[in-house]
Amino acid sequence: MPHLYLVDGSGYIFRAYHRLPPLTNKHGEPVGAVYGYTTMLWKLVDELNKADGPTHMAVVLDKSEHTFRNELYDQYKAHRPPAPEDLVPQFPMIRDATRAFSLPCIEEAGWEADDLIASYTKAALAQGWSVTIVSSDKDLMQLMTDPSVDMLDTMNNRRLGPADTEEKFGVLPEKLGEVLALMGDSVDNVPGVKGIGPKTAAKLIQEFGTVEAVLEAAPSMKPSKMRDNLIEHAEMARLSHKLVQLASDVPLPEPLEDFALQGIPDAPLRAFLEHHGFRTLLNRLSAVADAPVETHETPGLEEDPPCNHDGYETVIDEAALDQWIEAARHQGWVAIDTETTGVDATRAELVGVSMALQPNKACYIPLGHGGTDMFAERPVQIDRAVALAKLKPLLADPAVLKIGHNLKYDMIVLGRCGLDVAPYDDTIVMSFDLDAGLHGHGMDELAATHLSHSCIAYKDVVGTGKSQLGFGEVDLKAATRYAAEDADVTLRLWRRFKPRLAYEGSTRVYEMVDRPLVAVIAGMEREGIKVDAGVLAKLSSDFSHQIAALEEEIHGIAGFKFTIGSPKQLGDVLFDKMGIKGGRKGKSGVYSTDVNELERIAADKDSPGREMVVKVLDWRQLTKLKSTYTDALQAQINPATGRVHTSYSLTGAQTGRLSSTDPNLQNIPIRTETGRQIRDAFVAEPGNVILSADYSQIELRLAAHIADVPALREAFEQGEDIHNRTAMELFGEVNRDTRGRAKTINFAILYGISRWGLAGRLDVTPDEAQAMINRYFERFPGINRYIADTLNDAKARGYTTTLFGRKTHFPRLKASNPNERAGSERAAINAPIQGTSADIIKRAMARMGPALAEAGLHNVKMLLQVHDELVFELPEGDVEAARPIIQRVMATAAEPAVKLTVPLGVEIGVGPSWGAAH
DNA sequence: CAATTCACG
DNA sequence: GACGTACGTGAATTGA
Repeated sequence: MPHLYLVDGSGYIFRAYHRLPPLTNKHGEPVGAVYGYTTMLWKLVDELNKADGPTHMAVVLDKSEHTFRNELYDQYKAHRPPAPEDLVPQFPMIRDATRAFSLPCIEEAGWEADDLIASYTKAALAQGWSVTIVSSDKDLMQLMTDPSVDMLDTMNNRRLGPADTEEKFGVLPEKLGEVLALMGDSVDNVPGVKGIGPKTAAKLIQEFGTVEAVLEAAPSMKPSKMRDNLIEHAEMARLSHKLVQLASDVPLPEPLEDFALQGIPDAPLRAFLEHHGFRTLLNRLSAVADAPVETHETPGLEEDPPCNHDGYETVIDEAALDQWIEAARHQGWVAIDTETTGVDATRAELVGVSMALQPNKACYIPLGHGGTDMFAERPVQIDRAVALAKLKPLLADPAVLKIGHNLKYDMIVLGRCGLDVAPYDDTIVMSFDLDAGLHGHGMDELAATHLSHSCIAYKDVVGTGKSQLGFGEVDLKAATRYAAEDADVTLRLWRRFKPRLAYEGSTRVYEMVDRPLVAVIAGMEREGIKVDAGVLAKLSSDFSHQIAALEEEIHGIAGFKFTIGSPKQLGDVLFDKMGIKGGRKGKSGVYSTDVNELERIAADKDSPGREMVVKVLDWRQLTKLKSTYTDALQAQINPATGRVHTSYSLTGAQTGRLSSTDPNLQNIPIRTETGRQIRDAFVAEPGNVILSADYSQIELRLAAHIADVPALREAFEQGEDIHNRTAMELFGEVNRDTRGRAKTINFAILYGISRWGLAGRLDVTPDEAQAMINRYFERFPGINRYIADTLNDAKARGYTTTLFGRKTHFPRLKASNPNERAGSERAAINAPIQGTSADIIKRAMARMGPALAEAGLHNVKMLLQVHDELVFELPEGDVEAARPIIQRVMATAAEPAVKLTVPLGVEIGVGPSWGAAH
């Protein structure tokens, strides 16, 4: 029976455009999307040779913007920005590409490609054909109601069936339209029902069957926000239902029979590929002459073969390991990955190592499978100590580059086994330096984005829940497929990123700031910081008593018990039961009870709630300190080291800052006396002390330099108090009030000011706030110029840069939603300053170890980084020698790459604990 | 899992 | 004229 392939061309054009770099051909025409689209068609050619491959094929495109859906709903697809200007000229080229493959191209005014696909599918089924829809569009999944229809997602090399619909949306294709109608679609601006997303929509449809039935049942549901939304937005749901429905009776522009595949003639395809200089594809077309073709393609874009999981080798004898090691030495680079028993690198045990040398040339070396129980059945593997001894010189070989994805983790695990890793590249950091702000940097996401490959899911290897296995319990075949794939994918990513770094101007920040930091951070995490559990336990117990007493008093005032920790219940008590005025409800209908609100009540001498609110504020502080710090930190102490080992993310903050998790040691309390006591639990070993060094006002100093503000620069040069100086400039006199206001305004400037935001903070009217902003701009010329230039640049290029060339992308700067856009604008104003500060302290960190070592100070350990502060532990006797070195390294960290016009101030404190060092 | 709150720079 | 109103984070809790 004939098999019809219908290609959703329009869907692919956009996806290809967004995932490929902006390539141009030798004629200077943008061709990124065309290239992606062409390779997609190429992949389909492989299908021709399959037993149940296509006998008929056509590409379907959108023709016009206006369809019957716009008649139904004038907002349909209304939020779509116009196509990017370098994509527009590619639309006609995509038709050329289709013709080059001698494929029919179907488009019809007034109909979307989806409708044409639905109609052709119906017609083909009526004749008993089978149909494959080449797309990953969720709307088209509705068509898989017939067993003769399936989908092929060439971007991810996946075949999709009804089961995928069920997995993704909780219902079979028959009911998909109902679910889509309820959840809506922000991309097409299908409204759906407010507050209902895929999960809720699936649940409702599973229960009631149809949108209509759900809407009918709504009034009898138990009261909830969802019920209200269903009733309120019933019409929108009905409308959405019509919008997502595919029209399957469109008159067919060409008869099905005309789609019969005739083979693909060589000549037109060759001409097309030559015109654009798609050399890789041209080479594949014929093994004959490959005349050099000039292109501006990013180098390294050649398509890799798909991952062949069954081709990976499990290395279980020494001779094989020797061969891999020798091959890596000979080649000069190798991608590596470690498998372990857990996610915490400072506790997990090594289970195996994988290596990749070329795409599909990868292996897995099991080292700890079957556990350590000597009586248990263990699969055959190389003796762990022997294998590590063989790997050690390779990992330390200065002539062999080790490539990892989040190599910091592997460095810690391997370091605990006595193995150093150098030199190295890290693809997670490369991705961050190239694409911060555009997407995440996890391997699975990058593989999908850059390699059109979906990685084996870790969960599929080890299972989930109670039956989840440790990686060491996974059988070697499955372990090899998973582990070697990770190394393979890492290698493939590296081959793409390495040339991009240079091509896109990010080599500097990668080499001078981020890459050297990986090993430094690994060392800090492994070191950890000593925490005195006794101090924390004492605080926990003190807090418990105070919390219990406050609880009783608060319930006493209310006259009944309630959950103080529930903002909902607290709001009801304060604003409804006690009748306090001025409660503000947020969009979820709950009164806000945050600290601003409670302090407002506390400040009102006539409010009946003052007494309670003051106690609630105390209660809040104490419960926060207890649960987040004094209790949690005790549990985080590693029993093996007696220390707490945080994990820093190098890619967590868009601006280039680090972030800290498990536990977060960058938000240990300091602002209140009660909270500050927690810092006393961070202590030095006997004979040692804690030294804390922090940059003073680094962001304001950088703003003075970057925006070139003479008055601010002078103030810093003279060592003046910067907030006093600002107060003088703005208000003509310095007192506590004006200094406080000046400080607020200084920070507001760094964050991208709005008159309303400033008005709220200073408790003045927006007009008064605007007057202060105007005066600030007047007194500090340069600031408004900086803001305008930064925004112009960011809008034109899509990203901001720091003094060290770090890019942060802001795709939402072009959002049609004004709030979203304004938020991105403020972030873009802040990013160069916050990011430069991050660059500088990172450089200081990378230089700190060598500088101290040069002075013979080998026992000074850098333990923590808190954005503008570094915390060290060192022998008491080394303090006087270390102090000037730390001071100098931090103060000169920008040099020589960047010469600042303001000095960087560094303040140092020393004491037996972190608390005492401040 | 979302919303709220709050700890830090 | 409405919207929400300072940038960047991570963690705990409640409640659906």
